[in-house]
Amino acid sequence: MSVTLKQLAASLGLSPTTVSRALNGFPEVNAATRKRVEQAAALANYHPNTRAKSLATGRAQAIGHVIPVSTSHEIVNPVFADFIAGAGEVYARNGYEMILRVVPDDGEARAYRDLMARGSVDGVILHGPRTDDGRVAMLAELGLPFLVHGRTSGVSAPYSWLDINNQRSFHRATEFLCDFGHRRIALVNGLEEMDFAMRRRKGYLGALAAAGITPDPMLMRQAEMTEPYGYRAAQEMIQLPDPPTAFLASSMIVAYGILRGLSDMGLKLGRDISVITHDDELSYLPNDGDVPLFTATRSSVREAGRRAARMLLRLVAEPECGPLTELMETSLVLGASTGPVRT
Amino acid sequence: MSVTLKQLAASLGLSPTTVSRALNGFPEVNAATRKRVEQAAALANYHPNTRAKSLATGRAQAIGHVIPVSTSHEIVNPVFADFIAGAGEVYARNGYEMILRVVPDDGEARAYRDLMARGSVDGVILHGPRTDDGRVAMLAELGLPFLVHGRTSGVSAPYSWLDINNQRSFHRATEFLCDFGHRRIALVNGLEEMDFAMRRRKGYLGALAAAGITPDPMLMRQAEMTEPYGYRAAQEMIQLPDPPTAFLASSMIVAYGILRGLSDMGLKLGRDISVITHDDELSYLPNDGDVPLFTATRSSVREAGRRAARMLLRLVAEPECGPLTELMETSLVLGASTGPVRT
DNA sequence: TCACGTTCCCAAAACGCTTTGGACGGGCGA
DNA sequence: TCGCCCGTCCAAAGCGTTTTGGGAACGTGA
Repeated sequence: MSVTLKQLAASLGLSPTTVSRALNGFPEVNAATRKRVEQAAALANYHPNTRAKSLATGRAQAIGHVIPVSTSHEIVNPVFADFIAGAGEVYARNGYEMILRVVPDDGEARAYRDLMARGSVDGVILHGPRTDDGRVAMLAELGLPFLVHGRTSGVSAPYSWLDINNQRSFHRATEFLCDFGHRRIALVNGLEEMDFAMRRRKGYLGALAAAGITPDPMLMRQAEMTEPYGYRAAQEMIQLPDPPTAFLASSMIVAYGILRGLSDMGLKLGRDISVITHDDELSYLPNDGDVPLFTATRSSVREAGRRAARMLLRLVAEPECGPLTELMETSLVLGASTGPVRT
Repeated sequence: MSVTLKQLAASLGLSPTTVSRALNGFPEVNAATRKRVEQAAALANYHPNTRAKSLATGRAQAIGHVIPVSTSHEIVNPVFADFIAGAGEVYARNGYEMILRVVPDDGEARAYRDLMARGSVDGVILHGPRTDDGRVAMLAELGLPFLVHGRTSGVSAPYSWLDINNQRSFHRATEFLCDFGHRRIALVNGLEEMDFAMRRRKGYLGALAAAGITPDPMLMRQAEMTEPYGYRAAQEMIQLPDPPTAFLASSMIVAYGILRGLSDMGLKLGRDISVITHDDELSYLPNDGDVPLFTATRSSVREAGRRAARMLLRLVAEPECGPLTELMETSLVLGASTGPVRT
């Protein structure tokens, strides 16, 4: 095992009290003594035992993330890894541990209760909120500080969240396509139980309405966001009697599927047909360069992770700072995948 | 706060000792008493405080994962999320917590030492081993149980690992292409500092040698596995004086890039040109259906996560069960992306 | 009746830290 | 010189568990 506070104190001829205070920056310890303690600690590679420390202080110094993995659709959200990377960075810098719990999605409530009762975490981040998500009320009732990545409509009580402006994004993207003369615009969305997908559809519908276009149910799809889903959506829609001239995709993965579907039909993006996607800036799917492949509404999910973590740490430190909210705007980047409608 | 053992004991008119023993299944407690205690515990939603428990037992009941995030190439391995999902499942089922630590890649050694010194974990899983990875020796010296996901050549001392048979996989894939008459086969590999990439190249070279083909450096690339990397590799190689007739890709993402590069040149996979990729069975990039899009060497990284977790838990429970190793074979699935060489 | 096991329970120590409530001198002003 | 405060340190009591080392009550066999 490693060296303990008591051992360190003994080796210095000091009491544990003094050593503790010296290392934690309390004023009532002689500067010379402090220096001596700090050097000895560094030399002995002393690190206070996390569990003992948090038992004594009552703070867990850890943040929990619960990831539900449904047994039906076994999708692990690809966005998750980058979000975690961002958040983890901030936790580490602030001396917090990140604990992940993978649970079957019917055991999520139990997972939160358990984390709370065992005192394993000081707060949690809620992932993938649905349109009317009961988890928010449950967490509020539990009294565990939490922050939602996204939002959930239909919950009236205020809560803390960080979200991107999904509605505005897709409104703007749709508008952009309309300005190019497109009137047959397809929406290839994520599952609409998810709050973000619902908001995106609202943005899309709003822009259509503003342009005097009647939405066509044949041009709207929702499903788990995989590559083949995008492929099939593109192939099938393009064969409609009155096919779309533009596509709005909910993620890069789906957009790649759409691209493949369209080029299999001999269509070239930007010339024959337009595609706009949302781009989370996943590191292995960079959409940059002089002219990005896709025109996209862009927002770094990594940065979202960082901000979410900072907000939650603040909530933990000062619980009475009230619900914190942040709405991140996306940018519309011009790529090679859009152009005027082909007549 | 939640209810403590002492409170529970008091409310039952028992001593903490007895309650503890009752709940932990010790024999020296009356069956009736045990029943009473269990009911009271369930009613009060009692869960033992993790930190107190592990302080008393000396076991952290947690496994650590350290993910290095380099500041230069900020790639979060997409494979990571699915591996974690698999491992997390097993941890949860066994009452272990998963703790993640995101560190700048020059701080990785420090992170392990820190986790060890603070006693935060009972073991760690080492991700993304390089060809000659010093971390293995460091962990061995630390005395913290660990398991490597992958292997590292050039480390002589035995250690525990779980890997897929990369060399055999790529040997077989190359062979498969040779059997179709291909002699100009390109390898679009991951960074060869990574051990898996090095092994794949060995498999590829071995098969070429067996077929009497001299490897061409112009047909071998290595880089971070992004979609644009695959795209560029395909486009540039296809314009060589003596272009490849087949591609071997190190991941689905890269394969999609290659596909896009080739179809931009008007080439059709399986007919004009062949592509084989390694498929980790990431949930959002399913390569299935009646005829999968890509011919692939396939192995579920999610399952790898589950197995790795089980192995590590075993190592933690019985440290003297010696280094554990497991080599998973991949399967070669036939897709639509390969065919005889076009003459 | 007595010695001796069982059965069932408990008091107290321990895990490694923080924090409370002093203790002990030395310097200062009066 | 005395009294007081301040700077510096420490002993001991927690935090919520587990675990060690009994101990009382109740048979049981001789």
